[in-house]
Amino acid sequence: MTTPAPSLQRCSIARTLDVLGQKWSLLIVREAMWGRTRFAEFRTRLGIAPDILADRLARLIEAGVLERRPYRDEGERERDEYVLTDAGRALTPVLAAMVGWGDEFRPTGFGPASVYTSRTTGEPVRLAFVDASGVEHSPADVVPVRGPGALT
Amino acid sequence: MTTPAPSLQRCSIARTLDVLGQKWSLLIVREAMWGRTRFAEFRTRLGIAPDILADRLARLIEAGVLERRPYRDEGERERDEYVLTDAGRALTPVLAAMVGWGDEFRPTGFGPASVYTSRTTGEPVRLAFVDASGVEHSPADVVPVRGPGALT
DNA sequence: CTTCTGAGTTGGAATCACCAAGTTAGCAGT
DNA sequence: ACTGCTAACTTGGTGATTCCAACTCAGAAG
Repeated sequence: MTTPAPSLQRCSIARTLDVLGQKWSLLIVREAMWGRTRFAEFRTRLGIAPDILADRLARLIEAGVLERRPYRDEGERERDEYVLTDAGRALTPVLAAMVGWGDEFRPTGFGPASVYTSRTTGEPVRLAFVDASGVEHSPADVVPVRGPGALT
Repeated sequence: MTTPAPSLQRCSIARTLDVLGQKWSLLIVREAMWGRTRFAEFRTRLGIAPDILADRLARLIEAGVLERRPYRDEGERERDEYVLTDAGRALTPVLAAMVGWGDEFRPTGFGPASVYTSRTTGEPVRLAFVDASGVEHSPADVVPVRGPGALT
């Protein structure tokens, strides 16, 4: 997005897409959520071209979603792996929302491939809209309104 | 994605990205959530090239996110507008999650440009993970686990 | 029957993604 | 010291996408 339209200047979605909107970026984050950390793991699991993978990893690092961390396997030289930062882990709701939509509206017939659960209780959890009193609202009842940073 | 890797075959995120992963698609949906319906509205607000807009609208219609609906302004001929289907409106959590992440990790300094609220109460709402008993869990406590449709 | 407008389509340049092949850095065996 | 090995990239060429400007089309107005 070279010369953004006014409505994109302060759009949180556009700013998020600057980081995650390119092909493969979100899938790399998904793999990282599953604990993959290494170039070759991303490469073979996603079937992504190595030049693109190198570019996306660099961009995600620059955006603060991943960080490079050295590791050393025994009998091997030191290499780098890629692990999620706090900002990267904070993308869990984005991925969970996409999984939820895909499971509901583009089902495979085999059931969901992944389910989000509490690490502490092990129970499955789902995304919901709640208001300040903790009352849940159906997504159909939720609409966006202009906030303080809105322009037009 | 021509020949998807095994891990992408049943991935809900990949299937969602098939629909929404191209440039502009999610921003078009965002505009539609704000009630824009017409070609020229999308075009001028987003600054998108008309050929790309035509292509994205067609894909979103094919995917069942938008539907074409005829309308007629007085003194004008009949034209088509584009409105969200139920599946399209069900993307609200995806957009809200992206807005939430962008506001937190890529802030503008002007405050959020949009806030999600309940249509019935007008109160602001936020996305949260809740378990079956309605107990809320922090996103940092939530991890994906393999579901019934998982392959590897 | 000419003009105007919304909604696109078309042509050509620039950017991006893909694939195969090659490169680099260090470790291990000889 | 040198040859081979492996993970992690680069590079070069090709095809697909995106972009922009200009053009077309259909119907209403004058």
